[in-house]
Amino acid sequence: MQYQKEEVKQRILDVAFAEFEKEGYYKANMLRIATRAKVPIGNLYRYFNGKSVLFEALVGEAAAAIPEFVKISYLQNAEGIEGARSEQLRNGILAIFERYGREFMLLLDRSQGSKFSAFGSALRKEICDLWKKAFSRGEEDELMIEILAEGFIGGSLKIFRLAEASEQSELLDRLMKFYFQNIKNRL
Amino acid sequence: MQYQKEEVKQRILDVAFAEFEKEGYYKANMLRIATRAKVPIGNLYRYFNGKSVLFEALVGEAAAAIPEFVKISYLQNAEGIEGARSEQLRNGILAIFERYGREFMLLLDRSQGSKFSAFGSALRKEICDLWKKAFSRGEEDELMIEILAEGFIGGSLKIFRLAEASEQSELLDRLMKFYFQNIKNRL
Amino acid sequence: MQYQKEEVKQRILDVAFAEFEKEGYYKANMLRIATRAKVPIGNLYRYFNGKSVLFEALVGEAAAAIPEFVKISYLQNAEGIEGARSEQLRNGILAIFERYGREFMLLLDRSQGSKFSAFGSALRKEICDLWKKAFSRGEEDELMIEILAEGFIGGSLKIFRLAEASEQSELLDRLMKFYFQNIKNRL
Amino acid sequence: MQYQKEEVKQRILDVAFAEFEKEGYYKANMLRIATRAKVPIGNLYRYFNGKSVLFEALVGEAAAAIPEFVKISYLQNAEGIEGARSEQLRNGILAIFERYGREFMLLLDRSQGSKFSAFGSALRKEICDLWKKAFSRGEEDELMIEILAEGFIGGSLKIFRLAEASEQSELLDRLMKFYFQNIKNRL
DNA sequence: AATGAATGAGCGTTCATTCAT
DNA sequence: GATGAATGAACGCTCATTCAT
Repeated sequence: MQYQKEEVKQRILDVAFAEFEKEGYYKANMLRIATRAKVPIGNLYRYFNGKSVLFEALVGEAAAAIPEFVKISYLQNAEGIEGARSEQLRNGILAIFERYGREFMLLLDRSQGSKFSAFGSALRKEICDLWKKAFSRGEEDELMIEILAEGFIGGSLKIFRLAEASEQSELLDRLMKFYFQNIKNRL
Repeated sequence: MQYQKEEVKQRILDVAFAEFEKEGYYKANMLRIATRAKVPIGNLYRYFNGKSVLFEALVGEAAAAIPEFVKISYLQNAEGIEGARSEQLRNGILAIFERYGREFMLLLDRSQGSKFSAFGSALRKEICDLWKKAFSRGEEDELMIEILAEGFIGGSLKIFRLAEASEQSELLDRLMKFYFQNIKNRL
Repeated sequence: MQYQKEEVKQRILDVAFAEFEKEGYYKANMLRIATRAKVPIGNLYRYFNGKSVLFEALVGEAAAAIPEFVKISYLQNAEGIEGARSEQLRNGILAIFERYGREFMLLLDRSQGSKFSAFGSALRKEICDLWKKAFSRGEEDELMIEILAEGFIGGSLKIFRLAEASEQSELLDRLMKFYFQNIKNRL
Repeated sequence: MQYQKEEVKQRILDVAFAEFEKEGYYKANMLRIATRAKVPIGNLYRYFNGKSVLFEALVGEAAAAIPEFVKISYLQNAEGIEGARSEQLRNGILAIFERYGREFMLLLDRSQGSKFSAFGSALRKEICDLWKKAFSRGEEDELMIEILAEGFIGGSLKIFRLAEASEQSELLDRLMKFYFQNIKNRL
């Protein structure tokens, strides 16, 4: 039946999410996922064609969307992240958390061994480049910018991990203020 | 016998280090380590009683020492990280990088599946607590402090990953200045 | 009901034929057959109780009939295949090709793993025995007869595989002439 | 120990040969081979890296050598297979049987599903072409030549399957005489 | 009767660890 | 003690067949 199919699929996805979160891609075990989802192993493979497919089903959309969000959030701020425009960045980050928060964590921390294993470093690099465009006054700044960008990224993620959705907006504002206020003179 | 034994042991450790760095704990392969170290696999097990033991031999000391370093570096700065005392923190961090840099990276990035997989989060938590002691004026600050601590940690690690040993000291100073200068008012 | 059932059954048989021809018995896939025949897999099993049953439905009649054809074609030629009677053999072979050509190929080349896997060797043996009855002048001839019979069989099948239906008759005549003309003196 | 290694390897090869002969490539079962060779499955894989590798170990040399033998055996007979030169062909065929007889059968009859599955048809085609070069007087002959070549190949193989090594030479001579004597007029 | 989701035995393969020599 | 062959549990995955709806 159709309704049952959807129910089973969702059960698999839920269980798989937990399994990947707990074990990481490599150690995640298809038979364990199947058992916990109360699905025979063969049936699991009817829903998702393999371990990598299952992981991609959980994470693929986020992996495609997040870099887009990032680009957009920064793009219109090239002139300057300080001031009113910075709320665009904040909203971009919030949107990512809201829509893809859990998937984001999977991509960053649990994707070793999957085809998404480079997602984190690629994203960090991209964000770094955007920071450089916005703040760098010359090569001697670049190292420091990379370092601070890393810190900003880490801080943002921590906000997601730590704070209630209702607090995230304010905390992000404070984080941005902390990093961006008069940043050029504080490099 | 003793001489050669030490030489062999060292060869195993070197090769194992490279293997764990490249593949991570889970994917690292004992037979490959033995082969590359030119040690029969049976012999490898006489030197190190298993995969986890071998990993611990590489990383155990660092895992015990690093939190100590951290504690000491911060402890005497409880009164205030700003000013002259901050060099104690900088030197502590530098000492960790110098002595345990590679092992630190193994612990943070490649320990998934080993019993050290929680090392990173535990350390972060500890550092957080130290920051709180140093900077918190009340519960309403604590969240923000955790977030900034995370950023500071990320930035520090980036310095180790990115910069030459000769530049690390200066970059750490700049990083600390960036984070600590007037921090209480910037939370 | 009866009408549609027959139509469905035929669709299954057609698709299965192609599948077995392409993949061989062992690799043939029941779900693929069902899908291509636009029949739910459960329904496929109501028409044919299993893979072996489906294969038998395609091939069983041919497997029973072909040895009969062979026996009859040769029987009345026991006195001598040369001369006018040989056309009986030719017509027998042609009749097999016409009625069971495709099934014959399935039985000979694609039946590995099925209960018909020995069909080819059994048929060869049978034909051999008929040749012996027809041509053997003593035990010293028998080996050579078996060998030539094998060649004749291979040639006949090649004719079916290679030539248009319209050419088969003439080619078979030439083949028979090649093998049978003065055969006893040429052994 | 070294001697034991060779012994085990040979045991595996022997058992595997029998398994592939009995079941064909697809149905052959690695665990069954291991069990019958009294080798744990993991150890079997230390000797042969996979099913295809095991099959290739049995059959690879033959697959490379046989086409060479065939080419050489026919090459110097291009002027005419009748007469004294035909012994070159006979000796070539005998050499294949002696050295690669069993492997040849595996390649022809049991290789479905392996990368050698096309060996038989490729070889047949090659032999056909050599026959055409030697005997064809025009396009109208070619079909018949293909058919007779098939018969000759089948007969040759039957000699290997049926006859003692000591008889093969004489039977091949008789076979060749049967096929080649005055062949052009008998097409 | 029709549907296709469910079932699970079985396959090829890997690898940490043990043990016979 | 040194060696590397032996061991077998476990994994990802397939597919003929059954069964609930």
